[in-house]
Amino acid sequence: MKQNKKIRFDEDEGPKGGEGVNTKNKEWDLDGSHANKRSSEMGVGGSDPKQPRRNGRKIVNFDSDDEDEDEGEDEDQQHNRRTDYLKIKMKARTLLEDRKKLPVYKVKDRLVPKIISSRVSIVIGETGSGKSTQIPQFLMKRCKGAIAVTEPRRVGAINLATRVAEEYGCIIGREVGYSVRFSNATSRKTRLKYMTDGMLLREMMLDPTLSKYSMVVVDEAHERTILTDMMLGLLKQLVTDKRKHDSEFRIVVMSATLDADKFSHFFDNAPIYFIEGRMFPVERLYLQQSVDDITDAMVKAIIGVNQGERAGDILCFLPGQDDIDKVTSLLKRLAPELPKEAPLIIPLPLYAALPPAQQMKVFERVKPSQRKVILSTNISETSVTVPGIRFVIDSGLRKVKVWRHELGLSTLLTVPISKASASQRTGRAGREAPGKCFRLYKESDYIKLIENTEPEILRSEIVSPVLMLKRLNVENILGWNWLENPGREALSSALQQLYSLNALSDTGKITDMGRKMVVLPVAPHLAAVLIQAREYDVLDPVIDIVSCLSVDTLVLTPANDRRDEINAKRRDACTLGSHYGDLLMLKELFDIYNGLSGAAERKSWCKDVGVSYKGFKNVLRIRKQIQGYMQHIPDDLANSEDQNQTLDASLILKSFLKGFVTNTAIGMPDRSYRTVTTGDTVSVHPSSLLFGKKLDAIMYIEHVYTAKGYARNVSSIELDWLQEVAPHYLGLRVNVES
DNA sequence: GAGCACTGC
Repeated sequence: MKQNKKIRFDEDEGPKGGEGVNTKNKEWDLDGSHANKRSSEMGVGGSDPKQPRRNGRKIVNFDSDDEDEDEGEDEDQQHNRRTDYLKIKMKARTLLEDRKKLPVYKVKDRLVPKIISSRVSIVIGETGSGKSTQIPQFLMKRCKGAIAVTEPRRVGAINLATRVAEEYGCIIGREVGYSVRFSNATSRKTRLKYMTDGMLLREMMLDPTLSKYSMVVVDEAHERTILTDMMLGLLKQLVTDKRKHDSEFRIVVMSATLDADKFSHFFDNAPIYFIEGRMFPVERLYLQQSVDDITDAMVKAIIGVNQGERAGDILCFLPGQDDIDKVTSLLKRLAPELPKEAPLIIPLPLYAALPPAQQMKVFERVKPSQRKVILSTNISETSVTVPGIRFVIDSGLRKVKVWRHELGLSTLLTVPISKASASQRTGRAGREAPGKCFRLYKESDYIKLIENTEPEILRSEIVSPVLMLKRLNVENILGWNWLENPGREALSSALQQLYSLNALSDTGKITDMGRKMVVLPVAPHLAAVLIQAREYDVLDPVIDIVSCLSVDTLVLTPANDRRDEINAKRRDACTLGSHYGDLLMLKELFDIYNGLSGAAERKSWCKDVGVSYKGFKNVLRIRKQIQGYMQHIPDDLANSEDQNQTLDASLILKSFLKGFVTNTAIGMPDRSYRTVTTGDTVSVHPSSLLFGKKLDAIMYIEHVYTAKGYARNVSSIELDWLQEVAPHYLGLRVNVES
């Protein structure tokens, strides 16, 4: 067995920082009198934070895939192409000077041979080290085949590929390209491909040995998304596998934090390489007393920092939209009344549910007499980087969706963050100059925080991951080489669900049905619905509905004063929906949207019935993709060509019942419902068209627990259908070991 | 009579 050697590449110069480096812990209080002295010096490399990043290194933070863009053809295209080529090459040459300044560039000649020489390497690169852009390029020159670099997010993959193509000196999609859902910029020439980890997993479902690639670089592994965890497990399997074992296949795991030992241990003590980052020191300050009202504490802290600290914007972390809206409106009210010596506070909310135009406001400049205060959820921890931040105020809280296997429902909880997350939030203040992080909790509370955020796979439903493993013929799911084993309960629940969806046989092997399901870009339950719908000859309307269900913010919650009006409008527009429920409503809404001619007309209609215009645009994209995939899935029955033209509500709902038999409940005399599986009480969510109706039985797509157990996306069903659609499902258990 | 953090195919 190899030695677990950790090699550190140090830089001689440059600012240092990060948690525990050059920093001292201090206490502060909410009333403004900081325990520390005020510092007046501008930090190392104190560039104007309002200036855009150097040499066009503009950080595009939001995905703006606009379909309306159209590029016209030019007449003297050839001439243009030649000048473009020269421009690209010149750009690359100027960028090279910047690249040479990156910490990773300086250790290139020592690092690259080491990576090449071992089958698996772990690279720890701190923020600003340049690992994600540089290491893949270095490796490109040293290895023959194609390299896949996986990212957890679409925007990340696209931005990195765009940047690297510039540095390399090619048009995006030639030697350097990317592949994400709905957007592919690769060609036969592509040797370096940035992609989402979901994309690589998809490729693995079609080509389990990844024969196209001679190297896979897993970036941001420390984020521990379900898909990254799955990929690491599969890559380990691949590298132990004979075919790849003898070849030149290489794996690089890149991570930002120091939890590299886990990855190293997982890959049989793979060597770890450490590359220093380019972070400025950030001072951390704690409260002496804990607070009980987090929004009140946040407002006080913001006002205190605004009055006591030098120029620079403030980034505040709060758990959710609710708190953010509260603090924002309070600050808007208070700001004009505050002392005029201090900058004027410009509060800006930032969370995923916010319309993109409002999100973009955090990037707009403000006057020198003003100070941006960004009130954000966890979105600023990883997905959005706002420039100009010098101060962070951290509530120490976040919201997390937790799946309860035993109950088959999810809950949304507000919980304390981990130390790793606290450090990540703190680092947001030290990207451009030294900064400060004010923590709205005591140091003794910090010490009690868990080291790392619990990996997502431990708190999620894992039906889809288990189906992937079955597709790759993993026999013993419980004993598979999980980076984190989700546990017997979660696994057996997943196996049981797959069995009842006919994705697994009673010996636990994947069925033809399962093979069809695994390639569809929807949850296994919805995949089962699609396949059933084709047998019932109602595929088209079901694809429309499934596409609608795949967009999470399609049907909006109306403001209180428009509630009744909007509900009435929806009811009027959806005759079938009013009778059969929300799935048919989605179909009817979709048809109306699709029937409208122009964008303006569609937009105003969306506003009228309280649905998202952008959401419906996404529905159309997903619908097109599903239609394409369904054409490639063999149809055993080979149905007659003529499709049902009328909307057969009962056949549509029976198709859905195929995937959601376990999500059914029987009506009780008191208008409540008892679930068929556990007998627990479940209520129809007030957003449903069927809210308040008395029905024999219901089927729902989602079961959430907030104030109480709610069924969402509810349909009215007949009890006979249960027997007809799934006569065998009740009371069956699958052995986990099988 | 509700309110949802974030991401992916």
